[in-house]
Amino acid sequence: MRTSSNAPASPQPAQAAREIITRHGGRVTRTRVAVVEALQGSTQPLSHEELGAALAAIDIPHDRVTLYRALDWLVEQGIARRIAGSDRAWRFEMVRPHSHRHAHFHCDRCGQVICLEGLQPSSRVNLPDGFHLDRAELVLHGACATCGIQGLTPETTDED
Amino acid sequence: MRTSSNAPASPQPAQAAREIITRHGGRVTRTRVAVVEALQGSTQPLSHEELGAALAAIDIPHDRVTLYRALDWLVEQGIARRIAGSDRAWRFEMVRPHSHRHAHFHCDRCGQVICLEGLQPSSRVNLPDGFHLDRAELVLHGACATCGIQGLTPETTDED
DNA sequence: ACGCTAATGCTACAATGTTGCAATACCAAT
DNA sequence: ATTGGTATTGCAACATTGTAGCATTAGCGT
Repeated sequence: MRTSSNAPASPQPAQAAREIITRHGGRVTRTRVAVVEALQGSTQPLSHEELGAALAAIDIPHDRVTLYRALDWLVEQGIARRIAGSDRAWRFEMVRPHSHRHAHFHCDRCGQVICLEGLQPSSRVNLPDGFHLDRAELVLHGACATCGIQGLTPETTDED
Repeated sequence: MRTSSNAPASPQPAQAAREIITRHGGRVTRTRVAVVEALQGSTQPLSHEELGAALAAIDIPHDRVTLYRALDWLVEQGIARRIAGSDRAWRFEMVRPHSHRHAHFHCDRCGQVICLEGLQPSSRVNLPDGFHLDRAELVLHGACATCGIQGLTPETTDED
């Protein structure tokens, strides 16, 4: 609801999205193209709600289920990545080569998730036996600049 | 549903829980005592479902709402901490002095969350202007020993 | 242009979490 | 120990997020 990258009427950039979809053996549909474009146009993970708004903005009649399934497919194909927000809503981001490992900032006020490129979790960890590690993610909790209020989370009393 | 620390019939240990609750100016109720005990008795974050099972096991008639509110209060008081699981269910753990910063392993199969003491996220991060950091959490994604299957998440193709 | 089938778009449903309010039980004062 | 005020509970109803089934639509190869 803050992303202003809703490709207004640009049929050309859509090619990149179409190609990605085709390369993965999927059918190029309005929904998928629009979702990929929205994801590509945003530097931050987007929720279903935000994606839905993006689709509505470019006049694509869709319902929640279709969006869910388009996203599911993208995740399945390794095109997008799903991350859990501070609220219990999924957010999605493109899997970009240079962003394999980066941190996410979760605003505990508005629930927004923000990518922090350049931050890498320390990857040297030893898991218990039988555990398989897929990826590590550094999650920072706090308040984003917009919410900016402090002292609302009494459960964290250490400031180190 | 896997925690076997359901204080069967031990009225004594309950004292510790009662004291914690009293110290925070709350009324000592069956539900709160049982929840605190369950949380204290577990080394891993527990979901509402698991907590509910624990309460049922010691014959405390409760409903979901009561449990939710007891948990809310504990989090408000800084007694417990709420963390978002890989599924969209909250998990809770006691806020222990020596566990302020530790990693969480999320099994993407069963959704279970496991604490990994001894692991600390690198805390030196520089956030954008206006951002306020409450706490950092290192989240590891993968499969736990029980699920143990690999290759189910095509979105992660790097194994470094 | 045609046909096969993936993908959509309904509707209905499941799981998780929240709100309002009357009844209950905790705790303190008598 | 009884009583009373009020924090908590417990119920019912609702909100949000995500899923399942299935008939219809639309991609894409022929």
